[in-house]
Amino acid sequence: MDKGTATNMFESLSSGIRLDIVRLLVRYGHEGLVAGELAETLELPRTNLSFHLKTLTQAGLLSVTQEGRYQRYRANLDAMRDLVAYLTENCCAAEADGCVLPVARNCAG
Amino acid sequence: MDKGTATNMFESLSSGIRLDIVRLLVRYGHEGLVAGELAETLELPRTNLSFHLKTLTQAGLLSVTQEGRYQRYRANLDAMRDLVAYLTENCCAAEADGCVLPVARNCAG
DNA sequence: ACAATATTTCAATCCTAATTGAATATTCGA
DNA sequence: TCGAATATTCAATTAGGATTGAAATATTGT
Repeated sequence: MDKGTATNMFESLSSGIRLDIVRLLVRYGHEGLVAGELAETLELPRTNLSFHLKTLTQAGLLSVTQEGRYQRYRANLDAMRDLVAYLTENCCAAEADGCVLPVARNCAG
Repeated sequence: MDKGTATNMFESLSSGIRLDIVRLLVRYGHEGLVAGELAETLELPRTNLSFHLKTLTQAGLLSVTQEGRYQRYRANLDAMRDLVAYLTENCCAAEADGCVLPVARNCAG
């Protein structure tokens, strides 16, 4: 992952609303949610939600597919993993210094 | 880690300059660097650097100690690990869905 | 074609971040 | 104490993100 991609993703995750969107979509996995469901769940005006969804999608953190007149959004788990890897590699590469990261578990919850 | 802390950290890492600062300081480990060394290495005006250092320190990603008239900055590796853990837990908790995160290595590399 | 639904784009406003030079502490060495 | 060095704070400007309602786009069902 290049630096620009990483900073775009970090910027996307720097908004509480967008972090909520991502966490919600991650919980829904491959099923995802359509825009209207997201707006209802998060109690956001549609235009505002649309703005944040666009930001997240452009950053690569979400994917979107059209289903008739609905837009279904899904979290991009590959991107998440890449971002975690980037953070691990670039921000924890010092001389041993007690730098032991937590081992990732499987995601059964 | 609470959501506000996480979003503050993500916002800090959303600037290319600040990401450079963090990566540089991580490489210097416990030794860290004083502000002047950072400014020279990154070729930044002192006031601008000071601004970004303050942002990073307030977000908890850096620590700073005074050494005479110098200010020595160090990356806060604990905070980095916490942020990676937050991202792993909150953004990779779906139903199995191929959600296998890379296992964190030791940081000798 | 028409009306209804779902979502985005547009335009305007507000708020906050980024950048810079000048001024202000604070510390060190002579 | 005085001058030099280090770094931050302040004030001003510029740029970009956040939010909202109205308008536009696209799809469905009749």
